[in-house]
Amino acid sequence: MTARSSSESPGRDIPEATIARLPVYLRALVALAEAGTATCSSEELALAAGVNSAKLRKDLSHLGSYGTRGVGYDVDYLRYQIAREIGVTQDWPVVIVGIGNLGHALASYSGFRSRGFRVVALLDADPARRGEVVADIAVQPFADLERIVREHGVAIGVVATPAVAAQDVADAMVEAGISSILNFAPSVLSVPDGVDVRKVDLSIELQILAYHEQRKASGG
Amino acid sequence: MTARSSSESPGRDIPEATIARLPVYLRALVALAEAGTATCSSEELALAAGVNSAKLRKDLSHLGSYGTRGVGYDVDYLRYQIAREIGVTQDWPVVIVGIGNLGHALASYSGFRSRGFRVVALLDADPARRGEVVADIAVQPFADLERIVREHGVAIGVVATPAVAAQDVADAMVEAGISSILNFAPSVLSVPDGVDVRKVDLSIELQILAYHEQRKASGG
DNA sequence: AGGAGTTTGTGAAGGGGGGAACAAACTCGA
DNA sequence: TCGAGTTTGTTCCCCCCTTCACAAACTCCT
Repeated sequence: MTARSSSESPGRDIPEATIARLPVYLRALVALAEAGTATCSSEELALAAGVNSAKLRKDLSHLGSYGTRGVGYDVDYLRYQIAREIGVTQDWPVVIVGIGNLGHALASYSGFRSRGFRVVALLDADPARRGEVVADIAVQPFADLERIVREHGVAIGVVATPAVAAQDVADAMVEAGISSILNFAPSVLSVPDGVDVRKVDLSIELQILAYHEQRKASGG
Repeated sequence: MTARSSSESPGRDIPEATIARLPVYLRALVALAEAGTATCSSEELALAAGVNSAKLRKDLSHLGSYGTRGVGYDVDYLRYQIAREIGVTQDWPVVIVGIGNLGHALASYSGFRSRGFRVVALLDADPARRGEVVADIAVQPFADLERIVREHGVAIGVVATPAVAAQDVADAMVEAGISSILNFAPSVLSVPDGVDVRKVDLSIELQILAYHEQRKASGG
């Protein structure tokens, strides 16, 4: 609330486009570290991340000056700084609602665990699924959402239900105290201010590809 | 190649940002049509699609003048026009490579079929999966990719393999004639010019949410 | 026929992001 | 210590996109 010196920390307002790329850089740095690389230039890291090196340097400059001119970036150090900036130096508890085909896949996805997230509960409204165990986690009734959120301090919820149920699930999540939602259902969620929603729509991605494909075919 | 009159068709160069929203509008229009709505204003449609109404009107204006001032848009007509523009008035054959947890979910996802895509083959390099049937489709060996692409005229491929295999799969897809790839593997694909790649990375989406969540918690 | 009300399509302004280019800063070798 | 080579951090410029605001065009009612 109080005005802060803008130079206190270099990146008090990191552009959204930069934030979306930080996880990509982090992934590339992990790969470099595992390959035994101790230092890398912006050119190398940019290549591994699939971006322009000038863009990479500008992105990193928003976090601070973590490189050394004439040398490059220390892989482990930069990796830690980015992880800290994103907030994945410690695990975030996550709940997944809707244990259909997609919910199963998400629950079993090892990438969450290794990148700072821990699935603490699987919920489904269908009583027939109760007791089913997926990836060592038992499916619990949707009605237990609020208790689980409270007990585990969950802030992030994943919606993997059919479209018709998605808004109700989101409402219940917000009510329970969740303030970030990742939505896989093909529907637009409306949530109060202060709640973030990101959507992943599989068929939309394909449709975008189809548009360009159609253009190619017709000699455009 | 030959120069065309720019007024022949209003939108010979539709902005990328607009293209990414057209599928959202299409989905909203389908929902409106199913609800029995014959006509809608830009305001209504924008609400259903979760965007600003001015943005919606500008987006649609790139396709042509399909609305009527003082009235609004004819739902069925606009729906057809958008579907035609995207290129989903007829089905696109699609192959999915990598039938793990995610591949299973994608193969079973009914949204593809209902939105202009038809999964014609499931491929996996693991011989143990051969013959397995998912969503009425038998899993075939990865080596059959080129034959299948040729026989079905496949232009779009989905990569649902682990990260280490993704680049090899993409290379084989390009070699087989595929020119649009949807990549679910957490890795950067390099492909020749003329091939489109879109990526969906589940953990990146969560990390972006985590960043904002961290900011909320620390009173930023 | 004409005016009031409604809604589309578009022009203009402002903000954000991408990329080239360069100065600052570091290493290395003599 | 000094110069050559390397690489970062930053500035500048341009383009795309978003949003506001309004004229054009349509309907409906009198």
